[in-house]
Amino acid sequence: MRDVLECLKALADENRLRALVALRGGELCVCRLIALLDLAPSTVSKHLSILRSARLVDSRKEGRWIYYRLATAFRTPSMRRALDLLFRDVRNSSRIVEDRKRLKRICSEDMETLCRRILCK
Amino acid sequence: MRDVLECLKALADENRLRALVALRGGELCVCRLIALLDLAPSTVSKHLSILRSARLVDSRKEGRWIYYRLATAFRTPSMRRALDLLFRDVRNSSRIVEDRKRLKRICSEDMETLCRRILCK
DNA sequence: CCGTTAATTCGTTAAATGACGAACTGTAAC
DNA sequence: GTTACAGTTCGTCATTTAACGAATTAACGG
Repeated sequence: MRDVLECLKALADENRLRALVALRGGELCVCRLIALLDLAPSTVSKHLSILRSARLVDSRKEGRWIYYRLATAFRTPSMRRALDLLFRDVRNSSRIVEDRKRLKRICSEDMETLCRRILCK
Repeated sequence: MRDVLECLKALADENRLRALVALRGGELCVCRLIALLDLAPSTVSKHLSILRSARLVDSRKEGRWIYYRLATAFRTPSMRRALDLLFRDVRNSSRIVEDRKRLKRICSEDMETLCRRILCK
């Protein structure tokens, strides 16, 4: 119950849901997620920590960068499939379609340049 | 997206989740849900209205009583199956097992008596 | 019609949440 | 070492949320 509830609370926020959907396409550096969500770095970091507490994402460090990806092992047995179903329902929503386009652009950009741009804001 | 998010927000509350799980066993009168959740009538009513806005439950009126049940048609295609999966993950949690026992007792009680007892609180 | 009763709506309050900027941490590059 | 930089943590503020009791609505029973 507690685990499921923690996951549901983590999922029940538009920006976190957007981040999760983005991560379905593979791991992403925090800076790219910041660019995608267009929020303050501290805000995105907080969202990611909530997702990680719920064990919906894993993170790994590589030098100065930290990459997040969808969790490989979820906390409850049915969570992966439930998520897949939910993702199916949102994948064609305008917001997510828009995100997909934006993310493509963001990922084509060099990460150094991207980070600099985010910082300068 | 909006629909899924509204459902997720509706699900992301322990008492609403408990109510939904209880409704899996069949429709219930509001007074029984009040007894189960052990919250003020106005609070339970609010929870139910949130669930109904999200189209997770339907309600029907019968005289002075109002019965709620799980929605027959969910707002997004995958919602029913996603819910089934989530339910599977919570069904053995201590809280839900406890609820199941309590609900059995509550349902064996006459509804008039039950309502009077709730009111006297 | 009038009181009783089941449930909802409304107004209020306390707690949780999401956003931000400032300060901190740790890594790389000089 | 010092500087620069990616990300997190912390403190603050505005908004949302969950809870309650009081007032309201709608149905039944005398």
